[in-house]
Amino acid sequence: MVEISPKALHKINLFAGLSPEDLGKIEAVCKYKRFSANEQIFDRHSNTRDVYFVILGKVRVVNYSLAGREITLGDVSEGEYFGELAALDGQPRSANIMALTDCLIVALSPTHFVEVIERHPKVALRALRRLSQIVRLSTERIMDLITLGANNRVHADLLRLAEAGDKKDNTVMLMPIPVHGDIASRIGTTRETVARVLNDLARKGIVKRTKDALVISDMARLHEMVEDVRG
Amino acid sequence: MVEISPKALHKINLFAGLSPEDLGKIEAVCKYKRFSANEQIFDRHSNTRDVYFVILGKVRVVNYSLAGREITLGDVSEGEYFGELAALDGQPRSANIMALTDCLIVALSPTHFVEVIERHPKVALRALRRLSQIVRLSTERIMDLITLGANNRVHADLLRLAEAGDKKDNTVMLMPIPVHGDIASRIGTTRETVARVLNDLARKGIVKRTKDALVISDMARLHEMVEDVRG
DNA sequence: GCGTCCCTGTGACCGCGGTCACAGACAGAC
DNA sequence: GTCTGTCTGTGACCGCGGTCACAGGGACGC
Repeated sequence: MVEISPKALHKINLFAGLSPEDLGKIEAVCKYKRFSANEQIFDRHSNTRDVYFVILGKVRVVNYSLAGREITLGDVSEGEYFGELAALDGQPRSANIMALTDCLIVALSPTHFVEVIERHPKVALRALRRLSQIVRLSTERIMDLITLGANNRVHADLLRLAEAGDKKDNTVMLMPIPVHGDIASRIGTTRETVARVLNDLARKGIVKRTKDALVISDMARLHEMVEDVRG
Repeated sequence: MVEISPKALHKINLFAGLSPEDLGKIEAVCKYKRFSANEQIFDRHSNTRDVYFVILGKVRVVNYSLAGREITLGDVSEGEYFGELAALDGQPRSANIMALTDCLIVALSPTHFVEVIERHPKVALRALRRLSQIVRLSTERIMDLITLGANNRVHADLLRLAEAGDKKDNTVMLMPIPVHGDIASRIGTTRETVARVLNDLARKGIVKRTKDALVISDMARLHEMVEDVRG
């Protein structure tokens, strides 16, 4: 495991631009926590209100249906944070958080979090922009769920993954190969459907599976397949 | 139509607690607008960035699928506002807004909006809480879309409507009678399905349709029908 | 009255995709 | 090596619910 940096909050985007003194003041009231991969960080409906900043590692925001099906709402990477909703509105947690990797995390109490926001308008604005982004992504997901069939949602998810991948005009390499079950859990379908769709795309020459990467060799065509339906 | 109040912003919750002078300053840089029922206020993807405050009337946030299907994302009533996303992040509009009734609206430019937020931490916090609420509702919707069948989503929507209705222990009166097509547009199904489900509930004695109200006579039972599936 | 809308109700059809049940591939542990 | 666990591939089945088509039924105008 990594040593605790004395100024871990430097890495947090939300606080960019704060003076070292201000950062120090915040850090002084934070609690450090470690989690191992696959550990549950907190559960939906639980009554904690702290905001968590991810210093090292990566966590996943998930919810479960009664049937036990896991639905991925999003991932939170180094430098980002989660848990603001409960801190801001005092309601119970709206989702479960699980550590994807070993994690180093600092927790800030809701009162201190609100205090920071009140004192630093730029922080408030950054928080507002982040929530705006989440709202935009959520409504896009809602639209996709309502208007697209399962296979088109796989296409759409591939395009989103491609945004983060290694682009080269019309081809993108996704590395490591995305796990079918993960895709399924994001878009609300089954891993079987994802497998069928990917093989379909492979047969059409749009994607190719190599030893350690999924290569989308015809981004344009993939784009069309979604646009044709979604508008 | 109603006369323009010289202090229309009093009605806006976001600004509650601001001094009359502050309110006056904001009002001074606002533009008043009127819209008639069914008029389009702005469209998705358009490049305006103003925040709109609803002084009188009610508007609906909608998106359309290529097939022309209308999806209701939410309604905005008197005293609330919409259009913050674009104002905050500078992206194009994420949805269409249509006037449900004749409306009186005041528009505030993004720069002024941000200025108000920077100057008044309480306003910033209220805006953050509102976005938090939207995020919570959105993720609940996403969960429902993925884990519930169409008829269970109708049940869930009825329960939500009941929250706003005229409660009396185990029975709630919804007035006016919700239009099937509106329900369908919120939950992503068809009016036919909604009609079938409602008649099903009527046959089971859970709801009753009277001349001018939809009466849910067995809230408890309706609750169970959703909980049994959703957890 | 009658005509025009908009809303509701219901039957028939059928295709998408979830479910189940395997089989195989690959990696890591030991 | 074997054993175990996780991921992938694919066929068969079948039910939910979207689509289409049509028949009322109010409400409102004139």
